[in-house]
Amino acid sequence: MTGKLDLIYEKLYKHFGPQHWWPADSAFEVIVGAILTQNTNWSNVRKALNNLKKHKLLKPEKLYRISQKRLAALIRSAGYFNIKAKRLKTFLNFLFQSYQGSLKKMSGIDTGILRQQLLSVNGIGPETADSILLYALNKPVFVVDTYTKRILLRHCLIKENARYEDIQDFFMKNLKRDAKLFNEYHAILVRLGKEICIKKKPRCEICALKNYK
DNA sequence: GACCAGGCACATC
DNA sequence: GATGTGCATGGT
Repeated sequence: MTGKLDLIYEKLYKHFGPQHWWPADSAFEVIVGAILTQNTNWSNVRKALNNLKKHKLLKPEKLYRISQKRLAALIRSAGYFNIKAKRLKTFLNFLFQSYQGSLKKMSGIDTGILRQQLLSVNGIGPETADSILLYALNKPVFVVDTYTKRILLRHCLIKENARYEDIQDFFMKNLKRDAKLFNEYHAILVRLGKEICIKKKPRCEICALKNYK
């Protein structure tokens, strides 16, 4: 069965090709990046990640040991650095208390249960939790972000008042439950959003889509 | 100098 | 449940 979402994907994939997401060297880097990129331009996040790498601190046990104050200074370029340092620390406490600091152990439990656990961590909302599940742990969970909502809205595929879970359900009920597909699909929507949506509310994706041969 | 970027928690109604 | 606000840097 080929639905509307499959056709949109085929068209976008044909135009943009693979996006190679998430740009990171490890699952832990994906998680740190997911928290740092909250409402923040990726180039600022990359600077912060590189800074952590330069100090050889981009490992769970290392970040768990350093002070929140030092962490905040190291991730300054990512913006909201105080609150993000606190959020990273809160996640690390969760990781060490529940899974002895092991992402492998964390990945071993049921995806639905883990999602609930992640959502209970202060500072991890639905998008961050799902980014961790999909891009760090390779679980078949669709990630929804502002680009996703904006693009679907412009194509009248969702309602204005659609909530996170509504949009996520729309993808997950109409696509094959496949982490590789979910990975590429969300990444390609972000690519489309970045490339086409220069301003906040241009009605441009529709025109752009029609031009993708 | 204004606007924007791969959210989230919290207060208030 | 909906709406408003604080959090902050760096590129355009």
